[in-house]
Amino acid sequence: MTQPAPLNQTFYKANTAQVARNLIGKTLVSVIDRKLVSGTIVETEAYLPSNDSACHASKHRTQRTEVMFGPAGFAYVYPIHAKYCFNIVTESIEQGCAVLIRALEPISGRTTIERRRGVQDPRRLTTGPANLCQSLGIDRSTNGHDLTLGKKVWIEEGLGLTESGITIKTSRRIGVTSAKARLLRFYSAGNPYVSGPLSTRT
DNA sequence: AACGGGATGGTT
DNA sequence: ACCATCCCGTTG
Repeated sequence: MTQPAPLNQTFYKANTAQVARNLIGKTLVSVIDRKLVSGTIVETEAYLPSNDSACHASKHRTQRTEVMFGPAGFAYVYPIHAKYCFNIVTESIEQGCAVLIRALEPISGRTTIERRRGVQDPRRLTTGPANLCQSLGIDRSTNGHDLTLGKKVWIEEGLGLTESGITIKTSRRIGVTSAKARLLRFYSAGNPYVSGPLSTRT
């Protein structure tokens, strides 16, 4: 049994849609405020470096999107509607693209998760990009964090055999209306922790 | 300084 | 379908 190691920069420095697909089944881990919380990634979305009007970096390079133009493997955390969303920068430097993590299946830290969220309903714990950020203790202070270090927040290989039977499906991205409809959302079909209407989870 | 719109999420 | 909430980018 080898020790789980954080995914390295090579993993992230690749085609964004491919990275988004490859992240399904991996384990997202946070150690914040002395509490370890982890979960299996079951839903992601790709935001591409070009021809993607829904990508925050598509228009201009602004203060908010600064880290998106940095190297792959760094966290891009942005605020929205008084909440936060967690992304990982992908591809080469200066490209301006990332993968959004939209849902987790909890592994460790259930007590911490329930306390941070203030609810117990399993579907409200780590389902949805802002909910999972709150569960993991991720806020704007995580923006720009190097995920390859294995400190505070990182991603490692998944549970192996447990995940070997999953089917990955695609759909339009949730909440994206401006951009042309494209299949840039990836999810583990039928997993109860995937967000969205039932028709977009099966 | 003012304004409008979100990669949200929970309620009606 | 509605809206609470607030940050950010744009405009004046």
